[in-house]
Amino acid sequence: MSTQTLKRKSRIRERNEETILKAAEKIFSQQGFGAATTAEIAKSAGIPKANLHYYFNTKEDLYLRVLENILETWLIAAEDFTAEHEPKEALENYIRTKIELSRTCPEASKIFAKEIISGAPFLKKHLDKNVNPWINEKIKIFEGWIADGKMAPVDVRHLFFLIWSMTQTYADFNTQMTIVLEKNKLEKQDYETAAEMIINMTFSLCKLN
Amino acid sequence: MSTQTLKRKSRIRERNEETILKAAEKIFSQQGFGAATTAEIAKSAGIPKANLHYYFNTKEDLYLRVLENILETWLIAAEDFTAEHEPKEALENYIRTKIELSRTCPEASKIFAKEIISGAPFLKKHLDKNVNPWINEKIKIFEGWIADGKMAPVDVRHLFFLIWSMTQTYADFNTQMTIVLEKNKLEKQDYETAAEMIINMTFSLCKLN
DNA sequence: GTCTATATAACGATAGAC
DNA sequence: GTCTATCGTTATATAGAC
Repeated sequence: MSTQTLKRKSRIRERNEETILKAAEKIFSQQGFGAATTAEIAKSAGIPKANLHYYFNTKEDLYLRVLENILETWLIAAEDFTAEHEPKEALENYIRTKIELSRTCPEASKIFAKEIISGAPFLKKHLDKNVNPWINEKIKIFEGWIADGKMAPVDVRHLFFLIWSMTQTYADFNTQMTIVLEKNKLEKQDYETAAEMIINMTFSLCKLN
Repeated sequence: MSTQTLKRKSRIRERNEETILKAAEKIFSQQGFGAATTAEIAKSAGIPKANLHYYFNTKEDLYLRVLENILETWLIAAEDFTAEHEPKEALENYIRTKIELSRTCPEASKIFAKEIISGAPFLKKHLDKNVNPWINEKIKIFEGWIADGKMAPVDVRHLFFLIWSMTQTYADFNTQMTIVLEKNKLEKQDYETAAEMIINMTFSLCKLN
């Protein structure tokens, strides 16, 4: 392998991998790992199936790359959750960011949801190694806020379970919502209403009003 | 067809169908419709694959029967949501019932979740015909309560989206929860904590305290 | 790097002996 | 009603010409 290939992929490879990953995200979000087919992903990407296997050896490799991209996006979104903030602005900011992700990248949330519902066969190790340390760090911040009398004592882990569910449901269950709301797709106002209600409920629970 | 077979299925058929449906619920909840295989369901039920196809002609037939059973269970659980109740007891009762369903029948919730996330290919018509009339009926009850000053004016559809998400997440995402809570499975206390927090948040939003 | 053709395995479903 | 053997199809993945 030349130093060139070690330094960076060719432009063609980079562009094609991007196209395939984009198509894979769409198909995996609709079908899940097991039901998705490489033929359908290739067709959606507009390339022959053999080319897909040229860029990603196996379907599993492709799926893992898609999962990596999702987790990277989510990690960036959750960064500014530090003790320097007040709980009110930190929670409001987090909820608005999560709702915005559900609005702009529902496919990512759906892939993650299907993976977890299936028992997290690919992500179990990642959750152990990354999500648990992350949430344990956040718990310390919340405990500081609670000790300072800045918010009511709540079960922080369950608080996160509920915030995750309320924000991500606007991605995962958007099909059901469009049916109930009798519209073709959710509008920006729907996400705004959701954010306001979730923030309201969270502030009340934490006595931040 | 004899009057006997019209009246009821044979005991053998009834027992075997039950065994297969139970196994199917488990496999479909883990794999979804597309990724589940009849071979795996048959193996889980402890019968040859050919027998499964003897009792259920196609995989789709089997899946539809499983979905029917789930919807029937959920319909029964949502019955006592009438204007005769006060909003406080009606909402608390509904939330506790939904959490209890997540605790006792997580597989049912998971199958439903995967079906909706996939775009509800099998349930779209059912949601149009059944869920929409149901929720429109509930909205009238809530509007009555709001007009009577019994609760704050809230967007009832979004309120249901949030209650559904918070209660069902304790079924759908129980894998993630056991990892974060570092225990083998959720305990009754976890569901109790969840119910209390959800009821607290809902009452606050609706100003029912 | 691209693409046709194909190898190998697994899938849903059925035939037919018992 | 049960079960082995197998059909036809489709899946993942690769070989090899270009």
